[in-house]
Amino acid sequence: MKRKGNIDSSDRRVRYTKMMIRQSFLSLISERPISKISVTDICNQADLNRGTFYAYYKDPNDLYQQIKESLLEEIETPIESIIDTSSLYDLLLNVFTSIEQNKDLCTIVLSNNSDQEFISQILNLVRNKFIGLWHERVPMIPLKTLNYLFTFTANGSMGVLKEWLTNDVKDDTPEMMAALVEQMSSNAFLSYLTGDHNLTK
Amino acid sequence: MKRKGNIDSSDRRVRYTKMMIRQSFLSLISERPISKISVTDICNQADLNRGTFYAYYKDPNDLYQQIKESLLEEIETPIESIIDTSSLYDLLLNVFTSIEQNKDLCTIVLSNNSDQEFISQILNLVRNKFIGLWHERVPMIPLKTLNYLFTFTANGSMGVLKEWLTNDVKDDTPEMMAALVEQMSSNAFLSYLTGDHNLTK
DNA sequence: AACAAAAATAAACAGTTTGTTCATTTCTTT
DNA sequence: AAAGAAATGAACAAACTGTTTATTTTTGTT
Repeated sequence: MKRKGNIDSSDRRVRYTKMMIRQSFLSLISERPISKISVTDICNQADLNRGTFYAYYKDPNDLYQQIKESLLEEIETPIESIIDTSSLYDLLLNVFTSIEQNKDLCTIVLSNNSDQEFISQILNLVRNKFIGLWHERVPMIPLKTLNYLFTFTANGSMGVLKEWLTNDVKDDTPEMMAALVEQMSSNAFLSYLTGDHNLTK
Repeated sequence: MKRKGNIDSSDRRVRYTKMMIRQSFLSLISERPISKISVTDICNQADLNRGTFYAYYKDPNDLYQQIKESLLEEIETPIESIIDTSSLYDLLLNVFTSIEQNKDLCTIVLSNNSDQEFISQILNLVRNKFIGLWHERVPMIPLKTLNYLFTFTANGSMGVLKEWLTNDVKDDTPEMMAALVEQMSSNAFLSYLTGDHNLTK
């Protein structure tokens, strides 16, 4: 179905259609893997003509990519501003609290079967910012080492976060988790703050 | 196609068929995601009748699960014996070296789109072993904290490993990578070795 | 070497899903 | 109120699915 009109979806119908498609898809993704979700499924649930789907998306995976993209854009600015104005602990506390408040959605997005690529994209949102900050404070550490340090602490933190989300949350408060992760991350840096540890000698 | 015979595949034909199916699947998985691999594809590439596939596997994903399972069984024993007899550095060096030697396969298995569930299974192979060792050395740290420490360092190490694999490997030798990861992991523990850090106060 | 058993094959089957097209209807903006 | 854009319903060939048959080939074992 060829679309001739403008792209900016100023039309109320377009917004409604896209909203219904996304809503239907998100409801389906919570009960089965993406590979088992057909265009037919999405359109049945959304009560839309199948041709309409193809007017906007190539296939369910294309839809999924676009949903992730808009999610990334949505969280980029707030996260960056937190980094600029707060401590690592405050950032972590903010993240753990937000996730606890949106546990249902986050469990799906960060679940065991979620794609690592998306998580990498989230981490890369803040990678350069962190490395820049660290480089100012400890310019003697090579950038390559800082990069691996970021990867290590970021992936470690994300792992703890997912485990916390999977297990029963109520025992460990966001405050305790933020403190723990902050401690482990800071420690990972520790020896680099004094000695001369070059990755490539 | 119903199979009436024995399960142990002492038959030469069964071994050949399964080998061809796995080989064909692994070749296809290196060029597209599993969701785009049909039973027809696998059987064309393996030059087998489609009905034969259904005699052994439910669908391509079932095949994938079985491949992962046998891979896990294969690496479990050697990894455990290394932990028992060597230092963390030696274990890491062993892993980085093995991965460098099987770069093609490992890039696929550990790629960005690989499922995190499989990686978690690998890490859980050694989780209890590590926590046991640590608990002997520093019994004052609560088991729950040790568990989060393992999750943090294991996921951090895995992240570094994947990044190393993705980037151009030749600059950083397995020795340098093992030393770096060993250092960061040890540091994460550091403060816990003296102070009284309880996750749940 | 011969035999019975098991495995693989080819061919066919109905049932889905996929993309795409078209004429028609409904809705939105101005 | 009219023009234009979007959504619909219906139809289409193509591909994949899972399963079943009858038939052929290969195997392990006497």
